[in-house]
Amino acid sequence: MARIRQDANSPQGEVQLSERAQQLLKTLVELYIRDGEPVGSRTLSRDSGLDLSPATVRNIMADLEEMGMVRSPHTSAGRVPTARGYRLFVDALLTAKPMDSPEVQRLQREMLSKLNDVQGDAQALMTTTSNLLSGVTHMAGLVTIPKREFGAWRHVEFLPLSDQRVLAILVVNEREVQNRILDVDRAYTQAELQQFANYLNSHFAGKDVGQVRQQLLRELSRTRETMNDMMSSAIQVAERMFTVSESDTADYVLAGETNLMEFAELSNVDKLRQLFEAFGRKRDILHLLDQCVAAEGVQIFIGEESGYEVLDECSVVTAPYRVNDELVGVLGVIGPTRMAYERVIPIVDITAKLLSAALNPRK
Amino acid sequence: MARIRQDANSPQGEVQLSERAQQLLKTLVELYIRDGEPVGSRTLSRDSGLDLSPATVRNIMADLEEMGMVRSPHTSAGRVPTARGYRLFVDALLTAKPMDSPEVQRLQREMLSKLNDVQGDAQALMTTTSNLLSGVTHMAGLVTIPKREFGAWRHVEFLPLSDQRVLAILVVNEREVQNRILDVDRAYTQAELQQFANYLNSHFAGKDVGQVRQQLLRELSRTRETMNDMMSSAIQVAERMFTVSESDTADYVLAGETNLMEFAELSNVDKLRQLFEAFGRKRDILHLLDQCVAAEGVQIFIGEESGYEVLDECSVVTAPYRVNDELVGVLGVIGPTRMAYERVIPIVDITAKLLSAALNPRK
DNA sequence: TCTGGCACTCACCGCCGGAGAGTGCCAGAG
DNA sequence: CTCTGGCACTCTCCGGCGGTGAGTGCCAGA
Repeated sequence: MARIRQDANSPQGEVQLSERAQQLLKTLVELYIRDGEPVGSRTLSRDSGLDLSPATVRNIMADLEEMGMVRSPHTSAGRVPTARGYRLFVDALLTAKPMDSPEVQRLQREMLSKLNDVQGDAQALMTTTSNLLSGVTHMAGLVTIPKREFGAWRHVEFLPLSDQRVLAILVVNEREVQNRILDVDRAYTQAELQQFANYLNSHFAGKDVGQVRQQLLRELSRTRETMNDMMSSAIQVAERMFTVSESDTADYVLAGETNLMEFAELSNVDKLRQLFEAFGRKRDILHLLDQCVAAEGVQIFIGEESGYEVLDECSVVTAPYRVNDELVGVLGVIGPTRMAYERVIPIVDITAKLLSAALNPRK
Repeated sequence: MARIRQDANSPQGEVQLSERAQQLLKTLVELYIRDGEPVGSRTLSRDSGLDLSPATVRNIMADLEEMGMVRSPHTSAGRVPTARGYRLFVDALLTAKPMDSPEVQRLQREMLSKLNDVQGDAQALMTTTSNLLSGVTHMAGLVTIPKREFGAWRHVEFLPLSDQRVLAILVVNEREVQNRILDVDRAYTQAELQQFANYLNSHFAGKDVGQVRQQLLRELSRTRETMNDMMSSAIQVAERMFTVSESDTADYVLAGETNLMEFAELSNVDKLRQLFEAFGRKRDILHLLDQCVAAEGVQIFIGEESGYEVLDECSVVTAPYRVNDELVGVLGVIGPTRMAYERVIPIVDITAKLLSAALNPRK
């Protein structure tokens, strides 16, 4: 019988954890994810591939419990992974599904075809992506709508409103229309505003909105002398258009929330209610997602790690997507901590890449 | 002891129902709505104000059961109203709360103040109203977004897209921006479109969009000879703007769905899930609401009456709201069949009136 | 250091029996 | 003919009981 060397004490975890223990934890998490039931020493000894007796397994389980990797719901009920256990599993033990597995390829094909259907309309793109994520994972899909505009400047139009307010309408990317009410320094006439719009359109049409924005900021700080009054005013008004007001908060598209209802760990109506209320409030969820825009790749929050009580029994898997090499938004899924990470992670990863591709001007 | 005359056989119900029976049904429904528990003959004899012995009550209950007004969950469990029972109660037995009760007045004040906050922005108005309905009834609030445009024509703008498509941007009511992609009969140049827009704006600015629409239809049928080519083309393009495409389906604003989670009759996670999925699908709900736009006043669907299985245990109370004396949308609440109708009905009624008032141009 | 053995602890299930609520029916009173 | 009190019956709910099965912790021996 081949015995695995024990106590290898390899330097991969913060706490020393024998190779055997890691292997057992891995099997335990896998079994628990598959069946959703506490795993006993007997099963573990049979399925771990380690050829250890249940008694030995029990000893190791006691260690793992002490380290906070697993816990037992009650005295005689086998073990269940804790958030820490999942964390170690995800970080070090996961057998990642190769990105080119048939399933992922199928997903990729499906996504490309769906995304093509709505080519150009960013909003529809996000909705479709969210639906796709939820459909393919059977959990809740999530795509943030970027605060920062991107795409090609097409046309701007200003309309004077009462007082010192102007309605600005910006067409981006051939079909997306954004509008915003600006408070300006003085009342402008229709003719003046028309002039501004003409000036801006002739200067910026076709350019990337992000770049336009930066250019506007630069122009603003430039000395007034180098340009005439009209230009200066026009730039001032246009700049207003890009300053994010507190009212237009970030937002996200959620899909398939109802999928979450069928998970046993959320069958508690009260927990469910709190979760759905959090979805409706949006604030907490957005705050969590904001943290993920910074990170490069897939980000995972397991259970209590998120810091939000409502997400106690949930995990969030996210990946940022980019437009013009700039990270502008996040997508991901929300599901029970007991989810098939090795399947979900590549799905989220590739979806983010596909969405990035679909959003980029020339792909 | 004053005895109420029996078997009055007054001609108010389709089925003959003695006054006593009606009184008992009324008390039963009231008690059940209050406590949520099956009502027994003992309680009923005590609380009906009729001075009947429990045994007599039992006889009458047997009659009511035969008529399908009540049913007993099991042999020894008192009676519960059926949809038919609620229906009779709502139609004939309800002690309506006077519209000027302090509570309704308080609501009225609260609404007026909230609605003032968002004056002008129709979308925000609907959201606020929906929230208000859900907040005040502790159920789910619902406001449809009218398909038909209304308000004052402010400004239109056309932008040529690739192929024979035009992006139309219509500003209504000083701040609402609607945009739509039109398929037109041939490719127009930027200059042509500009001309169209100028023509239309000069003709229609300030007019009611509904009227503009009708006028456009009239002009279209007029012989071409009476106007020049440009005008004719402009009108043709503008008319396209108002033809509702299948893609821009009607929509509604839902608020406080999570309130529904705490009703015992919906604690069944599976039912809950189906209900929430129906909310997300929108189609069924919209179809139901469509039927209510026609009706003048408050409309009520009780349980299975709606015809949608997911609403089996729910009632929907709606009232249409109007703009310029035209019924354009519906608002209402969704809650368990066991809801305080006498409270909810006036609330929905008055909310519809207030929203109508807030939406009308000069109020 | 690993293992088999053993006592122990729980959750789960079905069963039972009593309490309580409410019913249906019947016979008698008004 | 209607109403009422009485009575037997039904059904739910609840707590207690004991058996079963799964799994544990610990200990002594290989």
